[in-house]
Amino acid sequence: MYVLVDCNNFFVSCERVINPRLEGKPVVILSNNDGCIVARSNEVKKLSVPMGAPFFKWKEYLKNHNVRVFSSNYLLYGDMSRRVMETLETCLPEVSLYSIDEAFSNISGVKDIETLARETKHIVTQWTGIPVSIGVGPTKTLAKAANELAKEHTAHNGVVIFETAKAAVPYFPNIPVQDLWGVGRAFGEKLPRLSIHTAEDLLKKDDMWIKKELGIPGLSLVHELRGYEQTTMDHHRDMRKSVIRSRSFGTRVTEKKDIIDALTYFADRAGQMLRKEGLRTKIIRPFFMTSRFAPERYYASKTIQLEEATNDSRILIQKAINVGEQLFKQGYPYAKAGIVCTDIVDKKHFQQSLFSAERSEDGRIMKAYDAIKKKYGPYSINLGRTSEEKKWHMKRELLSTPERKNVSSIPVACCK
DNA sequence: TCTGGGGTCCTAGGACCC
DNA sequence: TCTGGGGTCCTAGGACCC
Repeated sequence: MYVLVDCNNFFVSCERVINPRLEGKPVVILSNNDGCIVARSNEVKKLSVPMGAPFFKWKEYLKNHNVRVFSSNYLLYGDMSRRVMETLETCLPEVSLYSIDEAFSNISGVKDIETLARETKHIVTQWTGIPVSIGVGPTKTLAKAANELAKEHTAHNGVVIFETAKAAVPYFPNIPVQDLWGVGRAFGEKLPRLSIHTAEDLLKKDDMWIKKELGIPGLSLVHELRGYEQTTMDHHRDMRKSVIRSRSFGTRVTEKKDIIDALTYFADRAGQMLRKEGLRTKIIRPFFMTSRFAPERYYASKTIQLEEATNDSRILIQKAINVGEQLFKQGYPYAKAGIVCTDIVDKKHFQQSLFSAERSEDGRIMKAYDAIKKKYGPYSINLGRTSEEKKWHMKRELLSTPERKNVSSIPVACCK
């Protein structure tokens, strides 16, 4: 039996914890670069502003409806997330994080599920100020569906429990397929064309048909809704498989030196991340590209197999710069750059080759580099040529609080 | 003018081998 | 004249998630 605890309108709720005057007001939070709308308060959802909508298209509309707009502040959300997860661990057994605002718990064996769920909801809201919804079901997908219902219908007071898979069946005619976990935009558009509109319609189809139309992930989804647990839905991961560092630019970039500068920055960031987690990468793919909405698109990338696994920023930077030098073409307005590291190995499994080019002092240099950044700030020291003025730096014009503000010093307004 | 970032998994198609 | 077929590996792209 699984519990899924999901924070309601998480980013908006975080902003409300530090500014209670936003309570009851329409609020949206924007993605990096103030590009898309990634969180909406209930008041905004009622105005039919879609999730993921480009901000510039809705700016006027939001203004006319007095919607408060904020850039995302991940330092704040990360801190609030930690508080919520720590609280959950005091309420529930075997808590596993699923995302910044969701966690599963395995409650097999618990007798009084209803009381446990209601108490958890109450305690989290009281201790952290973040409202949550709770769904319970015999599989994760059913818990997720229960959670959706809990969120949508106020009559449930934020908690829906499916004791068995059978108990969920009466709800299926009223669940649109698009609301199911695993049905995204593409399948959400395709299924209605095949006369599948609700969860009930989908469950009437046989396995062969599902597999053909939705592939293996679709089959797992349907099995889980029928109450059969699928290991593929088990999202707890032993080790990450990739590291990506990339960003859209604040403005379009046309010059080679700026592309090289950005690639240098992201390669360094990826190296920092790998070192922080004690990992190394063996395959990297630096890339830079025009906007996907540009009339003439150019996507430049190259997969590079490294001679040996590394987390040395200097090596990653050198390779990334080479790609920039080789693939840069004059005349395109570039919108984004980054680096993807795959084939990740951890310290334990890393065997240095006998003919390794890595010298013993290399690790110490990187360690010192990380230590200086930690002590004196991320801009205190840099590798390679990084221009003073970063033209491509992202836009965040609507931050609620200065990002450096220490969040743990912010009192929680909702504790009574 | 302005359309996120960081992940995972699956699939289709090409290259290559026997 | 008359084009094999199956397995594997790799990569790019597409689907999904939050």
